[in-house]
Amino acid sequence: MKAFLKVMRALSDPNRVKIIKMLQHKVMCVCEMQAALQIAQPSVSKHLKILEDAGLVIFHKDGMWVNYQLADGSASPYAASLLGNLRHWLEDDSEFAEIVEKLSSIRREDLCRR
Amino acid sequence: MKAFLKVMRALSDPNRVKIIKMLQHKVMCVCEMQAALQIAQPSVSKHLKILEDAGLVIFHKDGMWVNYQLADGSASPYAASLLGNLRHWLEDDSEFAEIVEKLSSIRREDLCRR
DNA sequence: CTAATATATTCATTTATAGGAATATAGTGC
DNA sequence: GCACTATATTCCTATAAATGAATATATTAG
Repeated sequence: MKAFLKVMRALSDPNRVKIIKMLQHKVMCVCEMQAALQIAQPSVSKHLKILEDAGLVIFHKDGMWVNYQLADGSASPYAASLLGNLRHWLEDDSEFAEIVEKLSSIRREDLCRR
Repeated sequence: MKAFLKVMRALSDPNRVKIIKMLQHKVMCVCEMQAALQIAQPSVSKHLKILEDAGLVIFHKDGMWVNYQLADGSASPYAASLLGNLRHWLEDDSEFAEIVEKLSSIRREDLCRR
């Protein structure tokens, strides 16, 4: 029950759904998502933690960067099912189309200077 | 997007998920659900409204009674999918097993005297 | 019409959630 | 070690959601 509710709650926020839809297109670091969503960095981190706790995303550290990607669903059957559905759900939604458009122009080399 | 979020939010509350699981077993009126969930009647009505708004349940008035049942999913593809999954999901959850046990002993003839 | 019953709505209060600002942590390069 | 950068955590505030009490609506019985 708790695992199911976690997935439902995780997907009850528009910014978190946007994160899922973005990750369907590419692996992203926090600052890239921040640029796409136009919200503060700590907010992005908090959303990602909720998504991770629900078994919807995983991350791999790469030096200073933390790369997030969609989970394979092995952590939660509910997450697995919803992630599958979200591959085709909301595809024609204008809110997402806009953000996905932006994605190609959001490159971490431009955002994170080293 | 809004329709999807409505379904996710509707299924983010344990009492509402319990209502869905109960309705898998039989059509119920408000006072029967109130007895099963042991919460106040206005709370049940409010939960039902949220579920109905999400396209998860429908109701038919029968005199003084309002009979609620699961929706067929035609109002929302998201609701349709989740209702399908919830037929087998959470079946072995002890919280639900308990309530479903109670169901056979909850009869509106005993609850609503006329 | 009035009385009684099942359900819905409103209101006030509490509790949870999202957001930003400031701060902390961790990794890199010197 | 220090400075710098990417991310995480804490704290505070504002907004949303859940709950119970009281009230309103609708239907039936008389």
